[in-house]
Amino acid sequence: MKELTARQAEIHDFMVCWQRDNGFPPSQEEIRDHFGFASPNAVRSHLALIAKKGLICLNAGKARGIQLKTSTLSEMGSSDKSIPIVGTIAAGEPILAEQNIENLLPIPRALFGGGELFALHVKGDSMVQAGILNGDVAIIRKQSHVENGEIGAVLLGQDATLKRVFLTSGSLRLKAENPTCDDLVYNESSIESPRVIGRYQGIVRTSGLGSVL
Amino acid sequence: MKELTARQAEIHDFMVCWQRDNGFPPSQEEIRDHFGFASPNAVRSHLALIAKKGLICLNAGKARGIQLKTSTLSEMGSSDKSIPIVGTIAAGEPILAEQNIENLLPIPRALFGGGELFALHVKGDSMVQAGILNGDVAIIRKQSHVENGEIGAVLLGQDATLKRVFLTSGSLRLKAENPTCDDLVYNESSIESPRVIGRYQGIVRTSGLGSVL
DNA sequence: ATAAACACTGTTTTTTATAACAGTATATAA
DNA sequence: TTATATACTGTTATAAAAAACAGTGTTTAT
Repeated sequence: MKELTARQAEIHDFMVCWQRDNGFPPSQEEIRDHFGFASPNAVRSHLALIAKKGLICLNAGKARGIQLKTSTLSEMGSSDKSIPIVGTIAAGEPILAEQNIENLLPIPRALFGGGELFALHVKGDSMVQAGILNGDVAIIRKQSHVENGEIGAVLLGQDATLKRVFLTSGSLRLKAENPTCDDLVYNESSIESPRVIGRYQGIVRTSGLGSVL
Repeated sequence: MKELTARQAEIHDFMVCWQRDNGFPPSQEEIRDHFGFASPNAVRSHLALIAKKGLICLNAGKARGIQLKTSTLSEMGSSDKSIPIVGTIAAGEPILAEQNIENLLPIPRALFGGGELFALHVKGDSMVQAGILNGDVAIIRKQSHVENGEIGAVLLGQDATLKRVFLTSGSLRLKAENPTCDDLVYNESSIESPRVIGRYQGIVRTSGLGSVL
């Protein structure tokens, strides 16, 4: 079977995420909105190609009739029971490389929606307005995009931080949930642009207990 | 949570099967076809009722916008290691009586300091300033006193709520962590005085995931 | 006896989503 | 250089699905 092109993979990823978050697949128009296509046919032709490569099944004439092949979905879910807590992320290494893992959080992944999950220690008060405090452990699902306005884990240098992410016409805006923090804005052209590494799924707070986490 | 009626259960079963077989939920018309309803409204009203009972989530205006909530918790099994989530507390019954237990949170007690733990659904915004949001699951250690200024679970009537507790010279002051909420003050003599039932240990937040917790 | 919840019928309107057409521009390989 | 595949724009038509009314019986609890 032929492999997906980069663009096709992006679209496929989006559909997988959407399905997991919503319980049903995106409509062609929702895909179009997300990628900003001017024409509905852009989506149609992409879907046809992805379908030909066997990763989805299209049900003609049905609204939202995109069936994601289950193999793809289960691939995304990791079999390990515990959620790894990731510390500083060594440059060039994948996020979940062993040397980045600080600890393991022994709670069921299903609680946080399943998928490829990891956790981060929250440092600082930049997200207090979202109820995320210094010392909390944030649960993140690994993915390279988030919906506009969602909270994402963003890699800035070696550290991952949580910010509300807005991607608009070539510029990336990272908004802290704290009135005293200014937004960070990056242009697509800039060399040192941050990378979205996951989507905020929730937190576990054991603060004040001197816990082992 | 109220139980489904026989008819509602039939319809819910159909949706679960359809979702499993097709990867996306049925449309209202497909449900109608299957059951042979003469009116589309038959489906609509059933869905509304099933949604009210929490087994599905309806996305208004979206084709096929039925989100089935899989009972993640029951799939995960219930061991005695799990932390029980307590709902309304029947008068006179001990807090952890079986009829008070809504669900089980399958995470290790050691994470929250061990001891006799239970959990509460947080309702309302009275503790936002402490980073405790509506919908969070608060972990409580059962005990009948807390240190001055600590956050405690307090039984007011049938419901347990979180408040910062101050006990000074015969009067009990319950302070919400929200500037718009007034403190509650009780004298020891008052008949309807609230009872401290535990100490706040932390939270688990899975909000926005449509989880069953 | 009377409400309240349940399980529907019947009709019309509006919104959402897919389909079908005809094109353009670019890279890559034969 | 000539296909061939990819990655789209742009327009219009049509089907699918949801929503918004106003109703009718029936059971169940008070």
